[in-house]
Amino acid sequence: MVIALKPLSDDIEAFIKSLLGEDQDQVDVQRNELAGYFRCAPSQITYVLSTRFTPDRGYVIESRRGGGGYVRIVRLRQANDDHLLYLINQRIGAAVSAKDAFSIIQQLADQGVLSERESALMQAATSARAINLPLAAKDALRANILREMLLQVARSQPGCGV
Amino acid sequence: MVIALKPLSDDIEAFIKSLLGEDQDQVDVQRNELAGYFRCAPSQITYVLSTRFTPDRGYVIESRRGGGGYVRIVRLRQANDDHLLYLINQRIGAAVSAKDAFSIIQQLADQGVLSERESALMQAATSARAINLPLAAKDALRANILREMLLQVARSQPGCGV
DNA sequence: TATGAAATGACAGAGAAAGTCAATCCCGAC
DNA sequence: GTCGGGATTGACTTTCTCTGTCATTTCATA
Repeated sequence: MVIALKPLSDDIEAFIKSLLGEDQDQVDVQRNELAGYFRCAPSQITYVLSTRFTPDRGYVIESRRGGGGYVRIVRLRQANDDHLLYLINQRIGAAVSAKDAFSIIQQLADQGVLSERESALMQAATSARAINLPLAAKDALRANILREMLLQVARSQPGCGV
Repeated sequence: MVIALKPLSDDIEAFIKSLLGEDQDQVDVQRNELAGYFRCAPSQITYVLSTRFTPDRGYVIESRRGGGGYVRIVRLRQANDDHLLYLINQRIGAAVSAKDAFSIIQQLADQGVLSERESALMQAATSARAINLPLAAKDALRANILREMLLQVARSQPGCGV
């Protein structure tokens, strides 16, 4: 029985993250070069960037075309109360998908705001399995639940007047 | 003399259990591959997993679709998680009120199974404010959410080789 | 300034998995 | 025999990965 092959996307994601070391919050790569390194189509690099390095996960991408072009991956370090308040008041609106909730929670864990167990708990609570309504109201309910949990996180952060 | 044929499901169940050895509390399989091995429809694997590897038998399933997809079977340690499994399978039934959820979570915090922050998060997620449905379905949904979170706790208990 | 090469972007579509669900089959109890 | 429930199947759906193509932007250089 063969173990499932890990998708290339995961390797590429890990590689890029390894380029972003501790101190390094920004890295430039060339899409074609990276594609050559992994022997894949350049558009696969685009795919990885657009699925794994999104703002919800705490990254911003900027790029330049033409000769000397590049793709710059910037990791945002905004693990402060303002960011929590932004999530609570702006980002989570009337509705949030399970996938978006996952990304948002993941980012907070990456930035040390949540422990592993805490983020796993929150992901369990907002998963499609937990919120198994047939309704369209699912995403609205998830927004509520996620917001209440984030409010709790904000309350337990030192020095936050929420 | 006709020997009664043992259903395939039992073989598949036994096979998966054999993959989970002594030390191994977790195994990944590919549904299609397993189905090919047993020459059955892939959905039969799903059937076996959903009837034999349920929380009330001490298992949790997670999976991923698409290329490189898999199904992961996690066995919970009965001995360690006795009380948790009781809560998951007996105490939380089809429905739980906010007040009951509150005291269940409180009790786990008192026992040291949950940290302060973890229990506060869980209470936020199961509060009446978070689950603001007008329906009678509220308590059923809360039961789901609480159960998923407790399953997550069970998975991350020490000694659950995950 | 015009042009072509050197990049990246957007997007559609194919492929590779797992999930859902209703219909049917089959066996044992009665 | 027939009835009920677990077992099995297959058709369809959803999700994720990967590739290819065409469009767009930038730079160098004649």
